[in-house]
Amino acid sequence: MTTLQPVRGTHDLLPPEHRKHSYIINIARKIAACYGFPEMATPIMEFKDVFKRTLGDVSDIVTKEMYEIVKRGDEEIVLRPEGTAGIARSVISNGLTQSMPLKFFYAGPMFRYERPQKGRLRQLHQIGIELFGVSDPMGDVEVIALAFDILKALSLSHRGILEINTLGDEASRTHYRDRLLTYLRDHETNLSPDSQERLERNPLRILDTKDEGDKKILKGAPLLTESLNAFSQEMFMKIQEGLKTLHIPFKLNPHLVRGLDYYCHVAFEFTTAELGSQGAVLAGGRYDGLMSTMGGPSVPGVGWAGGIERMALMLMEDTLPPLIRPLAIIPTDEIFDIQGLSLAQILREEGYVVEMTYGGNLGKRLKKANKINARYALILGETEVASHTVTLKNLDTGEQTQLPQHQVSEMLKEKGVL
RNA sequence: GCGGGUGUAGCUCAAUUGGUUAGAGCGCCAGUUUGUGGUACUGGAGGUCGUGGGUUCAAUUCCCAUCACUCGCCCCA
Repeated sequence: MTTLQPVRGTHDLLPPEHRKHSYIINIARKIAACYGFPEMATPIMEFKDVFKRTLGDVSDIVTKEMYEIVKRGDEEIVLRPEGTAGIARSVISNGLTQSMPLKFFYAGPMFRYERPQKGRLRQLHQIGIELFGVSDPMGDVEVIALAFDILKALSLSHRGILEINTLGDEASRTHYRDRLLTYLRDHETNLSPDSQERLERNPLRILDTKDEGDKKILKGAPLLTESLNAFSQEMFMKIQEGLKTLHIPFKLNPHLVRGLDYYCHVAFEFTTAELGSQGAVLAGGRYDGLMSTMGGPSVPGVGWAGGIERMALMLMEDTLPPLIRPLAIIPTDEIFDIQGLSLAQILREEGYVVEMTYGGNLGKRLKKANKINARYALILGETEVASHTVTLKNLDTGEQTQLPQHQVSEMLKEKGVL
């Protein structure tokens, strides 16, 4: 059945919205470049295995949210639900692990079959960065600093809070998982149904439950920090010290857990209260086990992804660069349209934003010029064309002067238009 | 996937216990103004009342289904 609606959970990016998306991406790209993270892009389609083996067999993303593309032979191809696994795959495919470290910035669409809400779409757009080959905690600090710089540049950093936690290395996490499980099993019947299910699938997830009853039970639960071995603890301490030195405000949240399986050590999340239940704007962590899980060499990694739609929802209009007010070319009659286009061509070559007006008399066209918020109108009528002049009208003040066409650019420069 | 709310013009919203031609503001188009826009005044266009079915003499209104959006949960950026 055909319908004129867009597919559920997808959105048209009309110019006003697209402008926000581009702005966010451009700012992020620029700041990433300052940190030495060049942009790359991987295909939107990947083999299902790329995500299945890395994200964890129990995560919702893998078990029920992937868009599978019609099978061709034995190939199982999916629309990517996130960016990191594809980039890790690319690093291995291209043999890039020869020279470390590797740094990447990316931006693009991701696809998840979720129930749509504001700030939660089936086609969502993310920016992200990945750093491979640095196990030093200063790598984590730099990656977080990069994220914070972007949020700051978008005037968002004070509108939420950066929370961090550590999951520890694998030994620490396994140890903690067992202790937590033992504790929670004693309280199993009092847990919420959701959490009872998580007990089997992903017990650590119970830590950031929203259920009040669960929260009470968790007050008596063992803390992850107590299970950390010395190495994991030291790593986390260094990250905190690094963030303090760089004046990046953060809050420790021992209940912060990442959903995807490949994370270890530091986990961080920038959350806001402004977006309702979709509060996570940017999140990431360290994923030292990812590359080897995929069958590549054992290479440590750390990175994050940020939701462009969520940032766009928070973005204030006045942080966007102002729209450039165009010059409007106004022939007083259609017979002078071609002269108008010639003048437009010359001015555009010099970098002016010039819009041609079509149809109607002078009054009509001025009205149109007004509607596109033109700053100046360049009027070309019989007298102007005959004398190779143009009437330059300031649409804010109404002032106008007639001058030779070859002097227009100079005059506009004097007035600070370019 | 679970539970709630909403759907009327391009946008924001009205419409009495179910009743005859579904309204307003903004926006859009045109005119007052055939070489001067913004303001003002006047006029005009624009609606399968989300969609499909049911009840009824009669449905935008009541019932069911469905789609979309939305809030919370789940999940996650």
